[in-house]
Amino acid sequence: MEKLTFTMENYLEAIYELSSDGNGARISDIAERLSVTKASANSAMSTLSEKGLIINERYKEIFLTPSGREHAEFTSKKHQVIQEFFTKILKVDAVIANRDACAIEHVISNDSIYAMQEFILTEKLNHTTLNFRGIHCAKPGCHNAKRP
Amino acid sequence: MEKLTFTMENYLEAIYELSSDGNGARISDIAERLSVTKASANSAMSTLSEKGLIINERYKEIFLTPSGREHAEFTSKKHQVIQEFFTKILKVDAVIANRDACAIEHVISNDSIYAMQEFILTEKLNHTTLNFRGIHCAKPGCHNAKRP
DNA sequence: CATCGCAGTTAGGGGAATCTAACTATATAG
DNA sequence: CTATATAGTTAGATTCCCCTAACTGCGATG
Repeated sequence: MEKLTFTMENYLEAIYELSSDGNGARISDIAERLSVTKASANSAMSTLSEKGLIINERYKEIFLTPSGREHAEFTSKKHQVIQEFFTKILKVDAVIANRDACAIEHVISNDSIYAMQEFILTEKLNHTTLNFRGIHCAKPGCHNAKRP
Repeated sequence: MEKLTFTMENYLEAIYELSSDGNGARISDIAERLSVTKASANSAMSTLSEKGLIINERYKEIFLTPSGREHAEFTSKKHQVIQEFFTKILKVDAVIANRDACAIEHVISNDSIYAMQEFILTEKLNHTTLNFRGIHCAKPGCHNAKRP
């Protein structure tokens, strides 16, 4: 997978999220989502196009290539894991968790993402087990926890 | 507190960690620690100096101002919390946790840092309580957990 | 079918951070 | 005390990403 700057990773992710099946993304929407001008978004498209991550015909909608989609999906997945970890485990506000995820997704290691994912899974299992046995779970973040 | 780029935050942190009581930091050491050239480090010093975060006399050691120290301490503290959370709670390898902390410290919200800190504290309390009662703690990361 | 508005494009410029290469200052070893 | 190594500085170029301003293409509406 091609190495990308954080900025380009963000553009790619935006295209991914703005494309619905069959339809591509539009420059204006990408620019708005990332809070940059159309000129900036447009110039970023050239970069992504050169790297073979998107198909960008003049005045047409923008489509991801398979390679671009793969990359975008990976980034998006990382975002999702961080978001879930921060809200469900750390009990951070959803809006803030989203902002943090948006930044952290570009710099965090695969190992740490994997660890977060595992942690979430284990947490869920423990809930089930403990509740089934009728025991109060004292884990931070457990809905069945005893609170003062 | 003055708003800084991530890069400048890193320089400031490096100076903080390279200064031992009474002694300042040297350009060469800063450059080496951040894996940049002396020229780059030197030019960064002008920026930090203009912002009143360091004292930088030509050919002399570099010292933090109170404001610079405050900023550096805050960044360093964030680093420390992330590092501890990733290693102790998520069980991520120390070297990787350190790399991740180095990047995340510049982008994470205060809310999330606070949540991590709280989580670590709660975790410790639960250990003590559960162990005192002679109950097996099943939390991931608990040294007394039953493992298959 | 002319035109008007919006989407997209291009040109040009600026700031941040990096580099190399060449320079100057400082300090130490003989 | 001089020679030389090491530390620090400066100049100039490059890359990345952003901006504004001005332009072009396209399509809907009268």
